[in-house]
Amino acid sequence: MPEQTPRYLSLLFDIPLKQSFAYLDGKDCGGEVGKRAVVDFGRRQLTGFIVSASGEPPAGIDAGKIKTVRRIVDKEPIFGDEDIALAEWMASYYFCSTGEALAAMLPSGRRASITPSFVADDIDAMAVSALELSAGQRAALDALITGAEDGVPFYLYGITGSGKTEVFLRAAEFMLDAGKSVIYLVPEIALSRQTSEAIGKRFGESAATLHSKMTSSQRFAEWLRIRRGEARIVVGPRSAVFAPVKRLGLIIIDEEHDGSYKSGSTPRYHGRQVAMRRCAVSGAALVMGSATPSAEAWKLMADGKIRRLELSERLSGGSLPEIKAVSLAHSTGCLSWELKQEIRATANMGRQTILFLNRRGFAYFYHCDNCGFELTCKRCSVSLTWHKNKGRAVCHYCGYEVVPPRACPSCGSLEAGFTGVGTEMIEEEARRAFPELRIRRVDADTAAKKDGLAESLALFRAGAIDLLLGTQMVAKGLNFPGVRLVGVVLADTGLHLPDFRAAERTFSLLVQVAGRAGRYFPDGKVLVQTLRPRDPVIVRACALDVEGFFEAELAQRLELGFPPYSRIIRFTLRSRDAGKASAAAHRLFELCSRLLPKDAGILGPAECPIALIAGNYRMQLLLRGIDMANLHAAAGGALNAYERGKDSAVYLEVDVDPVSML
DNA sequence: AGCACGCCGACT
DNA sequence: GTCGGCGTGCTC
Repeated sequence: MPEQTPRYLSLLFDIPLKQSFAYLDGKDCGGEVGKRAVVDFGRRQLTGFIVSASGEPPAGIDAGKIKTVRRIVDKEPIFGDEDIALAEWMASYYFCSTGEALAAMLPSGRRASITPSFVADDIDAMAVSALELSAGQRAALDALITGAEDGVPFYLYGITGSGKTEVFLRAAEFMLDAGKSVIYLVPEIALSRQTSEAIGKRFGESAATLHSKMTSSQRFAEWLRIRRGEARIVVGPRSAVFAPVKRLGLIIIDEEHDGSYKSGSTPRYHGRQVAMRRCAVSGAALVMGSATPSAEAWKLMADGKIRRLELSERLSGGSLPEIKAVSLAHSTGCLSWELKQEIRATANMGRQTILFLNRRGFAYFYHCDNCGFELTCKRCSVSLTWHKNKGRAVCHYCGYEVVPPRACPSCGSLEAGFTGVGTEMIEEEARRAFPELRIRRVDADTAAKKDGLAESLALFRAGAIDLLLGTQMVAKGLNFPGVRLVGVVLADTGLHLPDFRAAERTFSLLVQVAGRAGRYFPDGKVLVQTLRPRDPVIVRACALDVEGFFEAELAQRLELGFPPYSRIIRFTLRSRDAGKASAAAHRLFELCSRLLPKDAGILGPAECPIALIAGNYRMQLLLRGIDMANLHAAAGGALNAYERGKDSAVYLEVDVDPVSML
């Protein structure tokens, strides 16, 4: 096939520019669609993605302006037409450039996320042994296999310990045996060396892991194995949804409700959405699973758009632990009398306790009892957190630190200081109450130290620690046999965040904790401390009443017109200058209101719940409508019009289907 | 997104 | 008098 060598290459870059740029292929460079090229771009050098090639020079550009490629990076193309098509779909859906989308899809991709390394893991969930399936598991697997081809996604809904993982793995095996490939998505936090090792043991050489903590060359090596077809089952977080597998047969989304499937930076894609798209395009099956589905998934199941497969029995047959809400309303400290009693009783049995604190929210802040003054960050409007070992109050958003004033800066009262609940404070209180117990605290600070978390968990597993204290990351300790008691220190910290998903998240967290606790120590106890023991969300969480929760929650969402009964596109405008941010938001509002369809409306413009982050004032505008296609078109039109009269010093960010609204 | 050019404030 | 702020324009 003597094909004429194309001369002109069309490149896309990982910058927020929608247009492509033309370059001449160098002599013997071998520029080809799907390869990367290093080129001079303005005064800098960039790596671009070659998305088309032609013998003809592109129209409308001075031929003299066209520069020549410096070098071609790849020997073989690293993406194909279907990858470009997916990137284009992402670009149009998420309002990013195609180049940004491509960059997000590739292994060395964009800057790796800054997550602390998680080491310990739910190993036995990935058990190597092929156990006999229960009747429920068998039925679910059969349904999955028989319905795999008909394009309707599945949802494996069942409490922790009901054996979802084994069903996923069997479905994966089935696909591999049929010569297809499988992508297995897990939440960021669940990913670890142990997970990959367990998968590796089960699937051998055909397994690949794309770990966010791997070096980019390691990741690239795994990625190449996948692209060459050597690895046919891929385990990884959100970005693994782009794994370049051949003959995709199945995508599994474990813990579907998890927020880490939604990207927090451009392109702000949702792994579940991309998975649906990929499956639809390639005819692959999609199966998700969780004990606490997202409200979106719950409604899709209710509407029959997703097939629900329920695993109702616990495999081990163990009964659930007692889950009890304990009022903190009139306790002096942050550990109630009842919780202390149970900690003591547990220790007397020679067993272990885990205390959970979801530190999100405003649980811990400088407060004046006299005038109500609160100490907040000067640059961000959030409360500062007291760090005892530093002797300073720290802003969790921008890192600002200050020595907190002895007296209230506003009224001079001495009745001012830090109140609320923080891990350090609980540690101190626990040490005071139980000087004889071996207590260990784990949080982002201690886990940041190399292997800090791993070491703590190893000690805990070995029984060298009686009480483990920390945020969600100590959930990994729940599968240790010595644990009897789990205490949630303050369940409702997340409940009052200005976010319509606050209840859903709180509920989900509590049920996950309780469910996992019950799985591993059915004789155990879960105590949930709360300021509002009668709150329906808390009550239903303690009763593990998922149906009841969603019945109430969905009714409320319907009434308020929030997802899943509507779709949202969020515009965030930020500027050093509050007036400019506000003016821009109002201008965008006008543009939107002109273009919006009948079934849609605008919330705002309003300050973001966190109005100030690192010196930037933030305004938001929420477009809300029933039909995403119409809403999307209106948003696109408004964006185009907005860009034409661009405001200086105002940055606009678009989030389609936002998950976090802070 | 960067990076440079370009025109207005407090400082070696 | 300069260093340096960031507004704006451009990138084949």
